[in-house]
Amino acid sequence: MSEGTELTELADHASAAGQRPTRQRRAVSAALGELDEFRSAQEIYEVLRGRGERVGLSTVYRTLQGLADLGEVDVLRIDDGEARYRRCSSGHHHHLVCRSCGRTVEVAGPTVERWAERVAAEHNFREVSHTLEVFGTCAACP
Amino acid sequence: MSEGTELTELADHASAAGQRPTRQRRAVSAALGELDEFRSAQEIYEVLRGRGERVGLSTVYRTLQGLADLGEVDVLRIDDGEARYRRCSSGHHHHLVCRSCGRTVEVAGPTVERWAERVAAEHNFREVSHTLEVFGTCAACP
DNA sequence: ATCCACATGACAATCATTGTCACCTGGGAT
DNA sequence: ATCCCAGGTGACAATGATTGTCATGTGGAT
Ligand SMILES: [Mn+2]
Ligand SMILES: [Mn+2]
Ligand SMILES: [Zn+2]
Ligand SMILES: [Zn+2]
Repeated sequence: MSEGTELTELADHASAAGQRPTRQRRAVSAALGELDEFRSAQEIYEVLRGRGERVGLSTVYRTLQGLADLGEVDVLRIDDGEARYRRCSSGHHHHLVCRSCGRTVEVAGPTVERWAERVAAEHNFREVSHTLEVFGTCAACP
Repeated sequence: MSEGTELTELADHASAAGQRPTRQRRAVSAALGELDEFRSAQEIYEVLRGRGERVGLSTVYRTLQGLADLGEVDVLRIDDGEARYRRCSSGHHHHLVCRSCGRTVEVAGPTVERWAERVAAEHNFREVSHTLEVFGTCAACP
């Protein structure tokens, strides 16, 4: 949940907005489409390798970061500093993540949005943004 | 903003709870007491060096992690994955951090606490925890 | 003073992420 | 279809925070 989402160039094709639809980018994007949990660049790289796709690790990193800049994927850093990516819906939202299996639910919180704005205003902070993630053990996990 | 806070051994001395009050730990703790912003282990190490204190980098890392486990300091990971530490008040709270100068204000949000619990319950998640940080530009910054 | 579990620090090792750079390729222009 | 080149790629090196090692030091209880 950061800001970003620059609109430097108009997107003609619905899917790949802003980047050339190369074989590698399609592959990364496809992998993201099949995964429902937050995955690290390395993990996505492995998934592609195992699938026989021929993609370099550098490209996976660059593609994910590009998609993140475009707002196509969300980035999340858990306890360790490793960045994890996930294709999400476009609007502003937060996540309810299962600590055990990674299952992720997108949640909206108008209440929280207002709270953040208010508390920031009370202390005279401008250009406010925030990060909010909820963790827990999902019903399917022991 | 995580869980933790194990109580393996009783603390006799109010200040250093759980760890031997060595010269090095005192130094790290003192540095934290003077800083008001979140600082990385490396930065605290530099502060101590510049002050002439003789402390190893490994020790700074271990001490900070120990203090974090004891709940004496809060850990925050900004955009890059670098861990930053700050001595905070004991109760559960969140932070309003100036993106520019690092000035930090502790804020409480009963509203948010309830919201997090409710949204987690609605999706049948147990053992809920959450992270929430608000960023902005403080009044003193351009 | 003795003792030893815990603590320290110089140094090496990990490992995610970023930088390089020679080579490749998508796609608009001709 | 052919050219052309800005943008893309990937094998590999480099970076840098964090962690692991292990021989040596020390707090504090007896
Ligand atoms: Mn929000
Ligand atoms: Mn809270
Ligand atoms: Zn689960
Ligand atoms: Zn400021």
